[in-house]
Amino acid sequence: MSQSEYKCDCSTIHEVQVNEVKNKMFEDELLFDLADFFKVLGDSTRIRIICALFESELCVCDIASVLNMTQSAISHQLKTLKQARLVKSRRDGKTMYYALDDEHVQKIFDLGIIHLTHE
Amino acid sequence: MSQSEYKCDCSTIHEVQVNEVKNKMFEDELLFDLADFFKVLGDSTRIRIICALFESELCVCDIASVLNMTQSAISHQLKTLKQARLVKSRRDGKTMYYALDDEHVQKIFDLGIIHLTHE
DNA sequence: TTAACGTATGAATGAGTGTTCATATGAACA
DNA sequence: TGTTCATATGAACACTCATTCATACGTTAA
Repeated sequence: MSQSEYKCDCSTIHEVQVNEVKNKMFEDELLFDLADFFKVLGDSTRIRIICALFESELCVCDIASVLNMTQSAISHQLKTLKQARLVKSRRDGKTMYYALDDEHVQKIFDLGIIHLTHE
Repeated sequence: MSQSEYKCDCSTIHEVQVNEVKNKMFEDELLFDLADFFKVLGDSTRIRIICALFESELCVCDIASVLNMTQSAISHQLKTLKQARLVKSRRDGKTMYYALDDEHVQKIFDLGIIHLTHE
């Protein structure tokens, strides 16, 4: 496959801008990671878990009760959230307590709300 | 289905917190919309389009050239981005120019980067 | 050690979605 | 009007992923 295989067949009108953008673009790897990060936030169950944890730390059963979902489903999503470093956990006997692990999460959350409610 | 069908079978240890969280939770509809919004950001093609548009407005073929993808794929994703009010478009003859439509996008983008590069 | 409890996990399934391909639309020019 | 160019769109396919179900793990108490 040549580098230009997908190049648009139209006469590229703005070669200057295109080259400038290409040079100033972030590294692909970073952008893929960024997409993966937003992908974690792009699920209503995980968003609701994050929202629930704004109030206080909760155990798995608490979260399941708040969201009216099974313990297993919550546990799976908590694993995803933890891998993205969005939540942290601590054990107390048989119980695992989950809490938010990042001060930026609330900011991102708020900016999302602002975008949605703006206009 | 009863309201408590999915209620965890464990003795809900923290009923006080659970009830408080339930009361203070955002509306489900808002949280679903928020998840949908982040879902739009949770794709590497769309993230790269947004990143490309940080520099300047671009036509569809320009973006396809920058990302080395087909015009059709880009056009589909631009539609998604437009529906989420993340980009806007203007027509000039046969050419459609796309640009960012929200000052918050860059902030959200930056917060995501901060989260990724933090530690 | 055994039983009970809270949680984690692997496999399977069904729903959602990004890209491709073919084609349609809309504007400019001969 | 007919052609060309830039873009949009619908259907289909492949792939990802959230939930479910069954079961395993880790801790506590008897």
